[in-house]
Amino acid sequence: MDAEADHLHHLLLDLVRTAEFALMDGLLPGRELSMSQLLALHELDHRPGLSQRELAAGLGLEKSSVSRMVADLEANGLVERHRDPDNRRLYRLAITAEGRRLHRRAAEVLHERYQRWAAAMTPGEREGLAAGLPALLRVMHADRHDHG
Amino acid sequence: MDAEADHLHHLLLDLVRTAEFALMDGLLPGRELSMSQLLALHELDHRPGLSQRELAAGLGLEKSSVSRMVADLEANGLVERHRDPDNRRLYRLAITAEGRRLHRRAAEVLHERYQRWAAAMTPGEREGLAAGLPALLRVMHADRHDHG
DNA sequence: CCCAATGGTTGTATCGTACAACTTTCATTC
DNA sequence: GAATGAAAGTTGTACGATACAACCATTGGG
Repeated sequence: MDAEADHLHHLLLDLVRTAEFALMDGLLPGRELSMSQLLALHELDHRPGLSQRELAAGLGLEKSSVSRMVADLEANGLVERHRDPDNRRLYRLAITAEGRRLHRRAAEVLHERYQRWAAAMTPGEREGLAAGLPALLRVMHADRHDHG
Repeated sequence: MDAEADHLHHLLLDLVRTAEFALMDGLLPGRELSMSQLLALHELDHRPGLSQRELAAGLGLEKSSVSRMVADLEANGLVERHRDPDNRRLYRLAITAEGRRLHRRAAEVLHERYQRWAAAMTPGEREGLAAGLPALLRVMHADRHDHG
């Protein structure tokens, strides 16, 4: 079980490092987008009208980080910020057409990538991953809410 | 399939962010270790006598980054560096007893954590993950060697 | 009206990393 | 055996992503 723990240890750490490269590397050639920025676009594509505070909560980032990140996205024409007329303290964030186009492109590239990976797996592995990966995320999220 | 691509997109990005927190957060209280440092300890625990260049290759880091990181580990008594007598250009890196102890502790904490997660999954999800996760890593690594 | 709370911004610091230039050591070749 | 070039490592410097703290602007309740 010592060996088992060690193997797991390796697997999980390796996952984080490798996955980050595998996903972000060469995604969207010509556009430099950080992972957080991509996640922000994803969030805003799904839930338009978020405030920066809400976005920060969704991304697990500090509001000051989000402030700068969103300013950058806005400067690049990917999101828009409009003060809420009913409460001029906060912004209502919206993804632009350009931002949506970019987000869609990223999703497609990732999809192609995943299909390339899936082709190198056995059907059992593919199915296992399809069941196990969402489950892992589910429990990690739950755990984070309970503890940390 | 657009929805499918979008879902996948979300899943994979979420994985990287969430996993990093889930793994590193609160691991080894009292000791501040970065993920790369932990991976270095893991590597050196398994393959003692690595040079910094080899370690850099294993971690996917630049040699200058490894130079500083290993110097830091050495200053904290977790690894030792001895010039190879047969080739005094390179170091032979070795994990210390303290480093090994720490590495083992990290593995144990991760193992406990994983068991907590596993307890919140169905048997099918657990088995799926056990088959799918190593497969995913395998193909991502292979892909990285093939392409960029 | 004032005051506390809320949303956002700005100043500053840190960490992990890369790249480029450099030093030391070694190997090859003439 | 001296010169040249490659290899391992170090150091200077820069950058990106982040956090924290202090601040400004707006709001709503006593």
